[in-house]
Amino acid sequence: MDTLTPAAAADRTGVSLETLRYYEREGLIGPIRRSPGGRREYTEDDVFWIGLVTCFREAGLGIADLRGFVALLRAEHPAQDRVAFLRERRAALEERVAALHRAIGVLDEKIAYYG
Amino acid sequence: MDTLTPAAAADRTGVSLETLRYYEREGLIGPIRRSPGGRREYTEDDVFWIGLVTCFREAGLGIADLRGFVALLRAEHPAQDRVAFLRERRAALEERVAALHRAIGVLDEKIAYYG
DNA sequence: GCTTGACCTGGAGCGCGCTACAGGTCCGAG
DNA sequence: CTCGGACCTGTAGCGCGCTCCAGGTCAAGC
Repeated sequence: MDTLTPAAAADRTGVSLETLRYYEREGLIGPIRRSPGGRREYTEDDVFWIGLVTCFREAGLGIADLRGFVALLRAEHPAQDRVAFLRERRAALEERVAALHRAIGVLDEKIAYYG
Repeated sequence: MDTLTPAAAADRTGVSLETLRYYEREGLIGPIRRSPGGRREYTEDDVFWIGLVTCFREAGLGIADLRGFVALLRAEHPAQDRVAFLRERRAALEERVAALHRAIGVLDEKIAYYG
C-alpha cells in the first residue's frame, strides 16, 4: 500500500503527530482516511497538502486564514471570488515582506554603525 | 515642555497605553521619566525608540528577541559581539522573507490557475 | 473644595497555536 | 495468547502578547 502511518507522515512532513491531529480537527487538512481499525492512513496527496499548510504557517498565516484558504479551494465560489481572495492574501503577505525589509534596513544601519 | 502624555504618546506611536506600559515592564522601552506626581512623560527619543520596537514587532520578532536587542544596544559588549548578534538576527529575518516568498509563489500559482 | 477624567499599580483574563496527558484500542512480533 | 508499542479520543495546560479590570491617585475646570 502506498499510504503512510501517522508516524511516517509526521516524519515526512516535519509536523508532529499532535499537530497533524490538531490541523485535522481544525479542518486545515483531511479528514484523513482511516483503516478498518480506525488508524489514519495518509496519502501522498495528504502529505503534499500538509506541505502547503506548513508553507503558509511558516509565512505567518493564522489557522483561521488557512481555514479560509481550504474553504476557498474546496468551495463552489465563482472563480472571480477566489482570485479576489487570493490577491487579498497576496497583498497581505507582500505587506509582511515590506515590514521585514524595514526591520532588515534598521539592522543594516546598526551593523554599518558597529561594523 | 516638549514631553508627551501617555495618551499623546499612544496616539503618536499607534501603540495602546496598555501595551506601552507592558513594553516598559518588559524592558523593551524606558524606563520612562516621571512627573513629580508619578505620571509618565514621553520624550521624542522615547517615541522614536517605540517606533523601532514597533518596526521589529511588525517584522515578527518576539518580546524576548527585542529584549536582547535592547540589551545589546545598551550593553558594554564588544562591538564584534554586537555585529555578530545583529547579523544573526538579520539572517533570521531573511529566512522569514524567503518563507513569505515561497507562500507568495504558491498564491501566484493558484491565481494563475483561476485567473 | 468638588468633580471629573486621565493616569497609576498589580493582577487576572484571553485568543492563539500548539503540547501533554489520561485512559483506552489495535495489532504485529514472539 | 500475550505483550508492547503505536495509535485513538477527549480534555487540560502552556507560553506568548497583549488586554482588561479593580481600586486608588493626581490635577485641571467649575
